[in-house]
Amino acid sequence: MAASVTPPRGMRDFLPAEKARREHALGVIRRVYRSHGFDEIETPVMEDASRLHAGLGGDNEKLAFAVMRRGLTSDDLASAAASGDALSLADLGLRYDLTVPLARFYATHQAALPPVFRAIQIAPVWRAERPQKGRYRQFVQCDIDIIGESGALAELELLTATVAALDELGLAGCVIRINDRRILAGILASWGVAEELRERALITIDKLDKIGPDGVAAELRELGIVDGGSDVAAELRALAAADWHLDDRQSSPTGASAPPPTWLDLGAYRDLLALREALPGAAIEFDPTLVRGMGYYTGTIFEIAHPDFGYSLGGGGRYDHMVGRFLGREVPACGFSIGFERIVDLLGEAEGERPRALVLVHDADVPHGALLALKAELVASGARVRLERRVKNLRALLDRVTADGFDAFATVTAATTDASSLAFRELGA
RNA sequence: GUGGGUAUAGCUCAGUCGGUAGAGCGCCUGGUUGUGGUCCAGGAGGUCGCGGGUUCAAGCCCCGUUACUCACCCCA
Repeated sequence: MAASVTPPRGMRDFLPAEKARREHALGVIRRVYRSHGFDEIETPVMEDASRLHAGLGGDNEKLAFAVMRRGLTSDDLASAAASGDALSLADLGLRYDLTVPLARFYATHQAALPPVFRAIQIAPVWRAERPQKGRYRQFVQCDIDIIGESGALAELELLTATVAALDELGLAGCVIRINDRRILAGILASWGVAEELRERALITIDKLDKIGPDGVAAELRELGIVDGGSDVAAELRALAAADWHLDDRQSSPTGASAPPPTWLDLGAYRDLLALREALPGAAIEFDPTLVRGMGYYTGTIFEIAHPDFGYSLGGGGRYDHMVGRFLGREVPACGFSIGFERIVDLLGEAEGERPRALVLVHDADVPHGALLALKAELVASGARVRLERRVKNLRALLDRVTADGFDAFATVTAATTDASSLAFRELGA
């Protein structure tokens, strides 16, 4: 088979049945988000390369597809080769997330937007990664963001809407892991980690569930982030075992007499407790070791976990300084993203109301005009209608249209005069 | 960026010890059936991913390469 007919690596075609499933799920998400008061916007798939590489995308910046400037000369290529700076040949790039474009969008259109802007973005993003299960180089994210609200109401609305969307999709077993960057900062401060090493330290802490407390402690020592004397591994074990009871002393018998740990930022933790209390129906789990890669998060961070998957199904958090990078004025912001590709496979078949779908199996000698008149009559009555020329082996044809979701078929011969004379037989069953 | 697996017809896959390429399904044709989902016969369709090498002879063995895929890193 010719390799040239496959889609680009990590990018996919969707056959009709899969496309229908996807559109159904997207419709559910869009409807739920809208009902929670968010407004959908759209931004271009490309942004200026300088904006994509402004240091806001973390490691994702390295994965950005760059778009070469038009009209490059051989001198341009030679000088780029000489300087070793291939990126100088690019002036645009494909977005690797929807948050950076949203911040740019808000800065551009702020005058036309309400003081508190609730945005929906459902769109593909691109990352030049090595594809594998659950990881593609083009994938759809479903983002909701609230810009201009510094209080916890933003987090509450985002969590409520996201939980409602997952619920409406029929997705069972999802857990929202939650933490706050301030808690992480408190932990690092208690270890005496220097300010400039904290981002690097967080990357290592993020590996906790993979390499364990001893592995993380060893890596932190190797990197010179903590000194050999402190017992970081023991603290990490305590962190990993931490749960809501940490400050829930009134209701927790085990913690009733214990003082809160010294590393815990009590202010941030009480905010998280308040979030949980406000959302009694949701499975929300406190995890002080939850990090998330993006460096732009400033406060609450969250992630959607599912027991069947080693990777997260979505995530988000508060990023109060990003909009300011584009606008020159601080505007608080918070967002939550559902990783569409990672949930769509968990969903069952699309249900819901749809028109009755009919197939007209016609002989080859039926005049086109007569066929189209029959079809038009049925379409006008509200049905979905497909014409299929009769083939030798009807079974294959009927199996196929049944799989495509058609409900019934009738045969049409040259003698068929009008739709009322058609004898429909039910498919499937 | 690192490691493993895979690559043969439109699809799913066989192919033994190295001896010129196979099945099922689908597709086309003829017949059969006849208000139709049956059956029979025939046919088309392959650069065995690509390039080298070994050999009298390579789908099969060796080297390289590309693609797909799984895992790692990181991520949604």
